[in-house]
Amino acid sequence: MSSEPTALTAAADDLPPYVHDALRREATDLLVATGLVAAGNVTLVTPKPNIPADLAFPVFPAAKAAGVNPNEFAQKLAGAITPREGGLFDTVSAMGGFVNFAVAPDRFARAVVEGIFARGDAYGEDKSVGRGEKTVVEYSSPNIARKMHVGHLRSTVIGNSIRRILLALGYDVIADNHLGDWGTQFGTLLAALDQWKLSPWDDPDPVQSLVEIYARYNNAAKEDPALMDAARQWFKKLEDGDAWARETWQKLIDITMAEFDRTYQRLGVAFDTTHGESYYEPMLDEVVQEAVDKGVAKVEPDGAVAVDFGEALPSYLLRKTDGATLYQTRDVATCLWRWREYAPARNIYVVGAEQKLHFAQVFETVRRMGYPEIADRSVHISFGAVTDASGARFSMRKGTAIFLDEVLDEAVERAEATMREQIAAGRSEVTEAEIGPISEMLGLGSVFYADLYQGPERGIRFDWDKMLAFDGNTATYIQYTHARCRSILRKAGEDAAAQVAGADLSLLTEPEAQVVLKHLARMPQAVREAGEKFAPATVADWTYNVAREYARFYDKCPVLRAETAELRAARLALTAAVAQGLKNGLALLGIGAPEKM
RNA sequence: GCACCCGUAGCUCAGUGGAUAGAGCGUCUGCCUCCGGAGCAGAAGGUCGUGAGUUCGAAUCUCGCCGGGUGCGCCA
Repeated sequence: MSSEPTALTAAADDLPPYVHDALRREATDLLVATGLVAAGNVTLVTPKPNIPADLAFPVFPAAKAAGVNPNEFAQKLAGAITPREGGLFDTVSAMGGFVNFAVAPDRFARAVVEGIFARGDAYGEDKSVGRGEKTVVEYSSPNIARKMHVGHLRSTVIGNSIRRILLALGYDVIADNHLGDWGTQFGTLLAALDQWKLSPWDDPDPVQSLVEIYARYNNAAKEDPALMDAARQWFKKLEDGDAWARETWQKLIDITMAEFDRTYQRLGVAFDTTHGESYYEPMLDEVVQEAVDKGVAKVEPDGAVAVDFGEALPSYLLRKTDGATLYQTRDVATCLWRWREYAPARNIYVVGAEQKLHFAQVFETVRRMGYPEIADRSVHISFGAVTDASGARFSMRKGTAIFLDEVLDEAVERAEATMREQIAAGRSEVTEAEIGPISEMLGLGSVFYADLYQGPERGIRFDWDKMLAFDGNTATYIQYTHARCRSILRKAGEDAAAQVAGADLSLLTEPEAQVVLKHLARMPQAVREAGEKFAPATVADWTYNVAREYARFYDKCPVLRAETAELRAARLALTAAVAQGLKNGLALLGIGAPEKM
């Protein structure tokens, strides 16, 4: 089992195993002890909610191998098992080819809640999965001299969450922002600045000025093809090291990065390296030469250098006829550089689905160049495009793009408006001074969650009302549940922590409490699965489910007004465990958990 | 034309070999003298695009077909 604790972690923290893992081990041990089934043949499944059991063993394959009736085999197995004294399970039964294991509610409750308290903010983490293996995660990667828009949000938000999940799993993550800071687009800007003698540096919004200049030049070039030639020439000059070109290009980067850095700070998104495409520029000649020398690429009569994969994939260019390089060249260089620099266990690209072929070509190229290791370890996490209400893609040129700041500001405004309504209705504890920061947390949460709650492959049809909704499966609902938990704990009194610490957790046997506990116990599994599949949605789904089950419990079982002081303490402890779980789950998504809202 | 992705409730999506396919939104009906109603309970709503196949068992795996999207050499 991959989840086997290692000597390394055991020595590091000395914590009890996760309940989820303990249950599986206990069930497997009980089955194997019958002598009727081998450990290697035990595959356990989680029963559907309508089945009165917590873990199940489908006997069909084993029964078939033994040539016996599944139903009878299950009966025989269940009959041969006696639950361990003081173990997590207290009943084992057979039902239509399944051996069902049901937990002892009191012991289960204690194990789950104590496990959460023991780990605190680290609940859900499992450093033994990654064991410090280096993993490169490339995400966000906006273009210099452009504004970030809703399209960049997906890569940024998904990549940020993948980084956090991999860190929780003990990987040594290198988060890289692969800036678009090289290419013909800079030739275009240099040509425009040169031709029109512009100096946008001191404009009130210099990046906006650059976006406009770029559009203006491209429009003009449609009428006058000579302008396009000038743009290509300027890029060539930039590559060749022309002093003015280099100096101006650096200024473009500086003013754009000043703006991007503000945005990343607001989003709470971080990187370990910000190697733009230009970083690899000095390596390009060598990479192209190596590809040619190894017979992977061929120089064509017109001077262009192309890679031909035969039937496997469409061919593509590594060098243009004018000698300049392309995006593909730089990505091949990037992939090889990462291999030489880090030899990572994984090299992950969080980039839109429209670049699937591109990455397939890049990975296949490095494979054929003699680096199968990095090709095998590279993975493109692709996501569908964001489109407008009619299904059309947002276009910077047509002016239909929605900029990132617009989205964030609108989200925060809506959160604030709702909060003010709640305050006016006497349903919120938020004070005037707290409205600003909490609205920010809620607004950003909505925007993040809209990109994380579903699998990435599907496209997203942009819809303000849907993205910024705050009921049902939304970040707001989860944050709200967290705030309610914290509110209850505040109202429990000064000594709430002592009450929780002294609670008799075995009292949490009501069905509503048990359902909450079962969901809480699954967090480690959800995080591991999210890490394996690079799928933050798995964590989002877990977090939402915990919030929903707690809301049901909350409605049915009073905490502060529980029948007895003992029960009150136990329910307070469950509330504290839920608050901790929700906070940890949201943190993995890059979303904050407010104390009140 | 070829390749890849998607097709599950009116809408947006979970669910990748196990038991009666689940949520949210929307619609309809209930629940505030009681811990925060941004909430809770209930109802209606499904031939899992379609046709074969593999399997004790298929929304899930294989093949064909239909529909939608994306990509396929000098942009990134």
